[in-house]
Amino acid sequence: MAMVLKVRKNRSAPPPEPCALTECMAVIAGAWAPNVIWHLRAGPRRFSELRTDIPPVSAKVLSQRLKELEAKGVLSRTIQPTSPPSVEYALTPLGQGLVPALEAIVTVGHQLKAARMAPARDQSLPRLAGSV
Amino acid sequence: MAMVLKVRKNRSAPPPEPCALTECMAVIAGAWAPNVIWHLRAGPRRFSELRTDIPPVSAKVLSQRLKELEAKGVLSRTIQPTSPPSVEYALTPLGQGLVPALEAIVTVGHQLKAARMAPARDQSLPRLAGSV
DNA sequence: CTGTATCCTCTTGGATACTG
DNA sequence: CAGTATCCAAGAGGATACAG
Repeated sequence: MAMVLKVRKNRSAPPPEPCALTECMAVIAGAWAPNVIWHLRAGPRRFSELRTDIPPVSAKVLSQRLKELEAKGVLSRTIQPTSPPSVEYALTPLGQGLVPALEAIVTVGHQLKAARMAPARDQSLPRLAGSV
Repeated sequence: MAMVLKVRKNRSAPPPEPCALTECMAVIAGAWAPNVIWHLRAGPRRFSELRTDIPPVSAKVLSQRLKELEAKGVLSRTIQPTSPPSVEYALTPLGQGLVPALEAIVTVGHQLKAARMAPARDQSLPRLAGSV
């Protein structure tokens, strides 16, 4: 009688890289950090531009996020010596590495929206195993 | 010394899909939701298994997240009619769509870790535009 | 085993006013 | 324009005890 043990193929699923997951999630966590990175992906933006890009964000929070993202090495802050002083924020190479991940997230976002449009044919009662 | 003017090509950067971004971020936001999905990617897991997969999560929060993720259509909850009743959680097709995004995030996580190891050669003083 | 209930703390984020 | 300071509200999450 071989195979008694069952394979339970993935029952002991390996936690391959949950650490790296958390590492990145810490950067894109929160309501605004992902939006900031997203709006910087095409090129540098100024503080006030970001504010109009993402209207509902408050100045305080935007300032906080930008400071944190800079500290994490994701974006750079450059002071433009113009008459009314302006400041440009841009993704660093490290920050640009986040763009593909955000694009993947956006892709899933579309799937989620589509799924909400067609929530159809899906029993929503407690299911017993085996009931189809 | 050409290239003084630069094009400022993307000064009016388009906000293509910030909405989809937020849509997906709402699903993978928080400290535990991404980990739950990650540990389900290889196959169904039971409540207690997820607890040991992700030790620091409390029962209350794990329960809350599972309920929310189920409500969002990302995972399914199936009661196994075994002697000590057990419950299996599994990704729905919609939830499986999140896996590539999480993989992209994990990839960036590695880059971030590597970058922290070698934070070297990087001036950290306020920079004026033009100073290299 | 699979949760729920209560209580508590910390962080995120908004509103408003103010500074350089 | 580019923030900072202060105050406040809401939610996430932890600990513990308890329930089906």
